[in-house]
Amino acid sequence: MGTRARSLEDKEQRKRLILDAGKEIFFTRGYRDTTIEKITERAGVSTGTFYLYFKSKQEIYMTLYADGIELFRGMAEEAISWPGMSALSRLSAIAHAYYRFYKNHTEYFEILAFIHMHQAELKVKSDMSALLDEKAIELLKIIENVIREGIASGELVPMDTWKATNVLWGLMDGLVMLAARENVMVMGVTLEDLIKQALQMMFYGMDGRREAREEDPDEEIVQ
Amino acid sequence: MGTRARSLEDKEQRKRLILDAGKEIFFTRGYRDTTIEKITERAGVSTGTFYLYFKSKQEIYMTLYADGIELFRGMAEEAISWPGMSALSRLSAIAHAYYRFYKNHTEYFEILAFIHMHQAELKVKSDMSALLDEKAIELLKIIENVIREGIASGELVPMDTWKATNVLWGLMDGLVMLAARENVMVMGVTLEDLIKQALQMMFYGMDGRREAREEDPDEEIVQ
Amino acid sequence: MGTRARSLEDKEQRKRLILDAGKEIFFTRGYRDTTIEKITERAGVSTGTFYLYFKSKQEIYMTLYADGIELFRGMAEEAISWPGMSALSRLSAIAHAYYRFYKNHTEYFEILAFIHMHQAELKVKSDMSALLDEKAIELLKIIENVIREGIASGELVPMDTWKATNVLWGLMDGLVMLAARENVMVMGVTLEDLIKQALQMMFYGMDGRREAREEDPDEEIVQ
Amino acid sequence: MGTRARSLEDKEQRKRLILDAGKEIFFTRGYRDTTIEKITERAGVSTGTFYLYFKSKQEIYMTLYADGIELFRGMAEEAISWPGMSALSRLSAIAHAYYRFYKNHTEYFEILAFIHMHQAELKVKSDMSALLDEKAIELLKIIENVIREGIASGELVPMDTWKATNVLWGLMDGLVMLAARENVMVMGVTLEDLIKQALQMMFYGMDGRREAREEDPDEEIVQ
DNA sequence: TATGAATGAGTTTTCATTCAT
DNA sequence: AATGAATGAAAACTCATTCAT
Repeated sequence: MGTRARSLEDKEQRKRLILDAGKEIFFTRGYRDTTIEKITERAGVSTGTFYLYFKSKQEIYMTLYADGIELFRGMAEEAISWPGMSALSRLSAIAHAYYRFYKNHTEYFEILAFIHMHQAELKVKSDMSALLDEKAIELLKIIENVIREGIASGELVPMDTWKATNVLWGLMDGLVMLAARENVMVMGVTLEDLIKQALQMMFYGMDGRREAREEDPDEEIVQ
Repeated sequence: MGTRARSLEDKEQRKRLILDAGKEIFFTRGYRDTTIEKITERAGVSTGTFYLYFKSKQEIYMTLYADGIELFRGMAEEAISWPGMSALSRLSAIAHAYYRFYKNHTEYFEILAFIHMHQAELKVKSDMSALLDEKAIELLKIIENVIREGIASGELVPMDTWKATNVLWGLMDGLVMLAARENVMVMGVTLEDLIKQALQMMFYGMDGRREAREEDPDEEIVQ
Repeated sequence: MGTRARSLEDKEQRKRLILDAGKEIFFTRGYRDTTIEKITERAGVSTGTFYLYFKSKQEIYMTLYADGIELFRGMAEEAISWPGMSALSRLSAIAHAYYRFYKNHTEYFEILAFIHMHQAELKVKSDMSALLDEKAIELLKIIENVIREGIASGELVPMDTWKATNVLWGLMDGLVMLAARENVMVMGVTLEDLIKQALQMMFYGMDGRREAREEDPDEEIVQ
Repeated sequence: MGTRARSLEDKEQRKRLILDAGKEIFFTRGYRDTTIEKITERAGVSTGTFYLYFKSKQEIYMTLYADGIELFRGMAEEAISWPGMSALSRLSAIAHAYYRFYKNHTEYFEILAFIHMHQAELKVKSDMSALLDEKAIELLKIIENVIREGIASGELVPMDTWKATNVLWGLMDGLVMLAARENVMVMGVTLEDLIKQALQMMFYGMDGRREAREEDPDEEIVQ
């Protein structure tokens, strides 16, 4: 391996180092309270070096956002990749993947959640923003696909797939956010319970075979 | 009316002036980018005067939050106050009130949303947060009441009312937030459509009289 | 008593009220941390009223300083007013009066001590300052008088009376200040002990009758 | 010498620059009236740079205090380092060193004096004050040592050494403070005179060989 | 490439003093 | 005389970003 390739690798590693430090600090202290110095200190590099890899504080945040979406997309895709899954169990799997994402990668979850609210504050440059929107839409497309296939196979009742996608995503997001804000646990209900309940309520309206199954109630659709 | 009453009135008016300025600036520039100077400039008072009415930047923010919740609670209560409304139509009315709140008082909505994200950050120094939490819970209680009454009257299937409340609120919040992020309109779906769809999907699972009605499908439940 | 006289009395009382409040606040919080608002709040008057009686924050401080000196002068004069006291016991009495002043009127003591260090900071107007210096000198003159009389009567050895006065005052002040800064008690020596020791050491050098008394050591000079 | 050493040296120099500026400004304007801006302006650096070297306004003040004590301690130790000095001449030498310190380093003296007055105020937030107290006590220990040795050699009469130390220090401090307040020069007595007089008066009471010397009065004890 | 010292605009908050009522 | 709301200058401190080495 030549020096050039080696040094490219080094660079990548260094960038990763800074990103990881950033993720942690942004998560523990919030955007506002995170300083470049804290990040570089944790990463063990100098402030100057930071600006070698990122144009600004904003940019590292955006990069983490993109990474977060990417990570969740991977989890979602993996969750529905098993052959022979029904549409409803796929949707359920995505919801639970989101829950796991929230539980196991809270730092990324927070970064994702924060960015929604603060596009103005972050003075997001439109090109960056466009990229991010695109990534978010890709994600939604995965859900829409499941619904579309479900309708095609007759498993789901006919509906506007894009609307339904947004409804489902909004529901999931709303619930997880609620949990993240600790309004739920406090009242003695776990997020897992809530998701189960929501899916049950929702799927009832989507299920194209309800009538059939109502005569054979053994079948479980929600995990 | 004597001098004293006059001056109390004046003070109230002045506080209102500052609050209104704050609401606008917080909305257009976000919390962080809002400075006391910008607020007082818009309100036409001096910096010193600001601190005559509010202890800190945080306090005015919290006050606006409380005002926002109060405003929405009024709208929600008004929306379900008509005699003879069914539980489902009441829930629908609340959802639509939330939509109207978002549409007509976006500034307040943004402030509410922001606080969701930063409770931890803002909580630290504040004695207000307990009060605010209480106000938020009061709001949820309104929804829960509707559900409880619906179950009692047999209109809704039996369910855990607090769970269902949180699911509904999470759904509404998730959808409106989605709209706020402007991911939805872009794709050609209005929030109104989405809410309608969500309610339809959801209510299907809650409706205790579905079977009966399925034989007489004329009845409309969603506005 | 007419209305005019009555209202003059009222004014005097009101001024006193503010002065007392000021004394307490200045003492507990220091000059810098004392605000006009805190003073007026404690005095139960409005901020505006304060400026009816004092031109500035500085002026009330100066007034308290003058009052403090006056108070101590009274104590010193009273302490040496007993007929038949020797010069040395008079000096001792003054030293102990200073100790009592420090103990019982610490607020005034602190105000006196502080002003020494901060003439520049207080931007003392020269006329006020002159008045205060005059009052301080009056005080020293009392000590000088005792010494002068002691020398005249042969009780004290001949010496430059003004020098000796300053030495004595410097000694007393130095000791009490030391105690006030808590450098002394901490080390297990009380101020009273210290003063006794200092006087003993000092008077030995001033005593014109030492030799005589050294043959008759029963006589006690220090209280 | 490499870049690193060079830069360390530079940093030291820069810190010195700021300290010197601070010393001057604190001296001419007092603590309160000294602003960071004035210090940095005089030092020719930016505000940010100030905070690179000192955590706060308080910290630079404390640092100057420590430097001042250190400087005086050096002077005091040097003054008594000549072999063959008697205890009384050592004490005299320390007193005169204090006088020289006051004359030649009034800025430091003022800072020391101020801190005496405001220990409480400054102490609150500072971890330095313990260190500073310690330094002050070290200083007093030097005096105590001289006294202790004087007693051991029979030159001084037996006495409580710590009390005597405090008395002497109080005396010196009191006199110099008196001079600093400019109450003395005004009246036509120099501080030098005063110190001489004070020492003469004081040493009379400490001298263990007085009687012997009284028969041979040629010997001079005070410089 | 990497460093980290230097920058300085920008922010919140305080408080002595004024002045209309 | 008395009030107290209003003022606004001033001050300590932060931190993203730059740039000489």
